[in-house]
Amino acid sequence: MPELPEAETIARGLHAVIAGSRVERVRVHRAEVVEPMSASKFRRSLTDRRITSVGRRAKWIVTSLDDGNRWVTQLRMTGRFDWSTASNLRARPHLSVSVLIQNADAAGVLRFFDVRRFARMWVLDPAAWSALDDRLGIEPLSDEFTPTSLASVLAPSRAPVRNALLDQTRIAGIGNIYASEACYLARVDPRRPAMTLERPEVRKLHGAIRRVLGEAVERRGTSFSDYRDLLGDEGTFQNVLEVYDREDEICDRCGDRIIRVVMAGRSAYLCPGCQR
DNA sequence: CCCCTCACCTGATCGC
DNA sequence: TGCGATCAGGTGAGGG
Repeated sequence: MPELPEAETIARGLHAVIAGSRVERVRVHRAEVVEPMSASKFRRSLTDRRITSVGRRAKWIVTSLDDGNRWVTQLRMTGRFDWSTASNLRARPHLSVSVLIQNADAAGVLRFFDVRRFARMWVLDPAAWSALDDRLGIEPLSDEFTPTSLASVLAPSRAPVRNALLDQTRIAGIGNIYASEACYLARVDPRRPAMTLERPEVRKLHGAIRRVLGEAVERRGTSFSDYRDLLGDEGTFQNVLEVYDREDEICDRCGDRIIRVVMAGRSAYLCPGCQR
């Protein structure tokens, strides 16, 4: 489900409610979510730890613990956190993990649900975290992401631009929605081999990626189906999508009809009238 | 090495 | 109403 903006929204929400708190109790309801860790090791690693901060890397939620380890979560398609301070929680299906959090004033329960069971959650020591971090590409909202750095990851690739943008080892955090939206904004046909983009096109694509992701963060993500934030609220970027999930609708820019094409087994959307 | 396809799961939706 | 096919925000393994 979530790409960078959704993960960022969740991470910020988590930071606001659990940073500085202590983990009182951990329950693993579905052991597969922590594999290949054992449920008991996961519980031991987290219980009694103080949470120093919550952030994001690529599409991962990264929670730093007071012993130097990191509690990391990959939401995949349908992973979802839910925060509640209510004393009696309503039971819901697909519960994977629940964590009782205690801070100075109050306690709350952080629950993690995952319908499709693709999500993963681990506690990693610094070496394991570093190995994971190293595999991931550049953060597109960081200062290091420039037209030049984008050019350097696209230039060696024969793959279509859209597929290159989805490759997390090149650029971290772009998923299916924002790959289509960024190509549209840059007027670039997503089927073009990445290496064929001219320098001005790379510059436009760089700007488009920044703008699309930045606005999506401001709008707290895209909820076209499952995605909700920590408190169950929807994002609003679905209201301003230009091409994604808009097959046969009219392009706002040129009036042509938006098409859906399948690339690397997944839908991509574009306007054949104004993307070249 | 690069890139694509498939598998992993459940649930919603659509056409017949 | 039921039933099968298709699709969904991700990504790692395996193979051409």
